[in-house]
Amino acid sequence: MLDKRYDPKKVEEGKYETWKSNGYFTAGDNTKPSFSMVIPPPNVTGKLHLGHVMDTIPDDIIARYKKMKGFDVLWIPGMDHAGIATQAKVEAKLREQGVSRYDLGREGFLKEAWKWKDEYAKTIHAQWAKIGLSVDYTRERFTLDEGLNAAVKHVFVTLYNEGLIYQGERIIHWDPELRTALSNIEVVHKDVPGQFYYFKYDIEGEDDALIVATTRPETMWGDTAVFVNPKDPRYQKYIGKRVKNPCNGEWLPLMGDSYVDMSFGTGAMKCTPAHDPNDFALAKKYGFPLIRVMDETAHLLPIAGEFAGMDRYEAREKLVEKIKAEGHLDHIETFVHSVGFSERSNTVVEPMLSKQWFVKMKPLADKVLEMQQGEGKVEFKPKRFENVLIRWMKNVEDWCISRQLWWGHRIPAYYNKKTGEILVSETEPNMEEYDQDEDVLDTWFSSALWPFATMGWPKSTPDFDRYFPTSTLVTGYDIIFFWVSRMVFQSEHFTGKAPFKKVLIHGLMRDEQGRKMSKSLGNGIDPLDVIDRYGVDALRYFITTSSTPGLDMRYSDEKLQSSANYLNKIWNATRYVESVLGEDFVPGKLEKKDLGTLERYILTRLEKTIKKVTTKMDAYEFGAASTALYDFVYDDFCSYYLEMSKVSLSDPSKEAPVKQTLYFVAKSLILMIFPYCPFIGEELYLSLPGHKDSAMLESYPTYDKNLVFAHDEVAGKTLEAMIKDVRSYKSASKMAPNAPITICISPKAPFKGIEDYLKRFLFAKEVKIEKEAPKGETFLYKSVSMVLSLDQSVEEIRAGLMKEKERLTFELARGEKMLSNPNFVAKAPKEKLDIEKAKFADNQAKLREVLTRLDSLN
RNA sequence: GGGUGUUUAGCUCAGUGGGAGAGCGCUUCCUUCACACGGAAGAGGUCACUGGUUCGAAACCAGUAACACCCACCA
Repeated sequence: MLDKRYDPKKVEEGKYETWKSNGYFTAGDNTKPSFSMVIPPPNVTGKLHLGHVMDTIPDDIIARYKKMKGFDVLWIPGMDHAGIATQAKVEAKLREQGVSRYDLGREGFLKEAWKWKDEYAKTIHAQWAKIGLSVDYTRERFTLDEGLNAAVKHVFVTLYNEGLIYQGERIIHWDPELRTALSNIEVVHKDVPGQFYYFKYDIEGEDDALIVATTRPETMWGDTAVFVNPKDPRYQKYIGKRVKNPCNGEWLPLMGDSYVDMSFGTGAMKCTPAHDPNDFALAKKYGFPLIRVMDETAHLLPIAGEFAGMDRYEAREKLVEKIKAEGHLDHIETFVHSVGFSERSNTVVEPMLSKQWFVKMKPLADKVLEMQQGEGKVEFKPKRFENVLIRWMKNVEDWCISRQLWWGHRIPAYYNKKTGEILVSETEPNMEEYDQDEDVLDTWFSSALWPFATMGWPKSTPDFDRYFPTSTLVTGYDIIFFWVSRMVFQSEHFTGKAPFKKVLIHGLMRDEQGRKMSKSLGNGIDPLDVIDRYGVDALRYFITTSSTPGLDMRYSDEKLQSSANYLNKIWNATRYVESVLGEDFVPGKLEKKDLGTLERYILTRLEKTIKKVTTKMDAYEFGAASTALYDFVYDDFCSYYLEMSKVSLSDPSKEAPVKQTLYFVAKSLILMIFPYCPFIGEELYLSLPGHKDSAMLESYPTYDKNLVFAHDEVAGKTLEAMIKDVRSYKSASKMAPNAPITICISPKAPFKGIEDYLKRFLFAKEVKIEKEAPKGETFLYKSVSMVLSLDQSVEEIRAGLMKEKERLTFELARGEKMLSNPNFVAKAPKEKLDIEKAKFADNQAKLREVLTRLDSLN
């Protein structure tokens, strides 16, 4: 017997270990159709947060559902080495011990990083177990394992040989704290208040000075020219003269170029080719030298003279002071401008000239765009996110893939020690003759290969043949650019196929006030805390059911509580069923002929629910699926059938079919909730008689039209309505709920034996079934009426009937309006027309009944 | 500058061409043997606004407003 209360902690204990050790998570049954997914690999940077939970719980629900639907489900788990993020964490840890990565050297540092990885992998495993992920551990991978490394090398070398990877000197985003290059999308732009410095540049041979505005005084040593728009009447006359750089007194050419926006600042712009991408482009055009001013830590180089060695901000401040002292500062304006921050270190990135490796994106992106036009396209849910991908692919820039880090896949490029000649190769050359490139690859370079490299690619393996492409990917909209887009183009290029057929995009979890969760706000929520308070099943239920795909959701204690309450409801309903079934119950077949009206009613409702839930599950609409089940559980089962069954069971002749029905319904709903809430689902399933070893071995309930009884459904609904009407009536008339009444049903009861139910639930002294009902408070249903005898005066009865007449008249007017509209009759679908016609006829009959009764009062 | 999303009950959100829904909160009543983490009965809404399409619009289209997000630019 189950306990009186659902205790999540007790229920969760031990189940995961049992599933895992029994091999329920392991794929490989070739007799079944395959269904495959890969986990979005969490970073080995720390504990799981709600973001991972949001990625993986829908995955798990899909995996468990598909398994119960008869698929051979492969769900590959794994983790991401997360290059920059992890290296930053390991460095921070070392720093606490007073050690820098340079003290340890490459080898020593990597040893530390692997230790870190092993430690956090343990934590992540424990958390996967905690939230119940049914992943296939026999196939677990890591983005930095040998197989992935081989795949990465193969991809790099192939793209290089195809001319799609190249080395180039360009302006890139530089993180001066982590001392590495970044790709465009690793830079987060934020609007911040800043200063706009207006400096006076003396003009050669003129008394006049040119005012040039800049936000970056500290780069002025790298200036090679000053530009104005050639159409600018203010400055036209000076073009071709020289102006004096107030930072070091050097003469710079004043040039005209239409790039300059006359309305911005003073309309005069300094050109710093090595520290600004636009200036770099101008420098290329005019053949200016590229003068670097800062080193890799954003400290000034010797070119800055007395300022050399200063940090960029200190230098800015000191330089402005100096220029001001020399009388060349015009004024300073404060304004808000957009500044790029490193996604990982949150320091201001420095646009810097640097030699890096790039992926030539245009040809790869074009192929993706072409693929999305055809049959093999990736289908997004919600659809609109496909446009996010397409727009990005259309405007994509070359991808800077080299990182000046140690933790990652080292670039398979080798330089001949003598000749300097480059060799790009999957196999290592004689290292006495060669030096390997020091850099590693962007972490997303390996993540991009995840769906196929985890299956053994580039080797042709049985797993790859059977499970690739994967069926579905679940991820957040915030990493479409980072991950989804890159998987798509790499997969298209190397396998000729999209890596997954569908992508289910979810939103982000926000805090209860609707704010983004962030470290700086300290409003992050630890999933383990939530699990501790409400249980993991409530968390799983909340996360997948109280949001719409693609939209952000708010964390809500209230909703977690109500999820837990729902599970408690199912728990107690099951408990009731078991108490009814008793020890010696044996599950049997439901025999149509034995089933009473109410059994047929609840089975009909159940089958309709199964149909709806299945449709919604297949469409990955978990909110809608769960609502359908929820309504069934509360309204049809617990509030109605379960209560009615108490009456039925007092009749020994009904006992057997009622028990079979209760068992069948309870088992079905437990199996339907199971993919969402596997812990309580398993506990309840195992507490039922005649169970298998696990709910994981069961099939998902399937719609059975032999258990749909339209007529009995109507009869059951009529009884339900009768009870509700009388209760409402009593409440509205200030009668006690248990006030005794007499009920008369005419001309014919909706089903045999209805008296017992009415007596029990309405406190009726007597229920009469007669051709002609007496005068009294009247309720009308389809082909039957119910009259309460309440010792009412004629006036009261008349008032009740008048109210009903008024209502019916209104209804008839509505129907009349519709049905007499020739356009409606001609254009509305036939079903709708039939419904309205039937309703109209029904209301007419009811009105006649009311009028007859009113007549008889006189 | 370009794009996307949101706007529905006091709050948080579902719904999506055919009579406005849920959870929580609120009112009244109920410890009756599955559950007080409960039950019963209620109150509460010009579905942001303006036009249009349609027999019929909360839903489709166009526009407006507010809020949020993404991308690009910013000397």
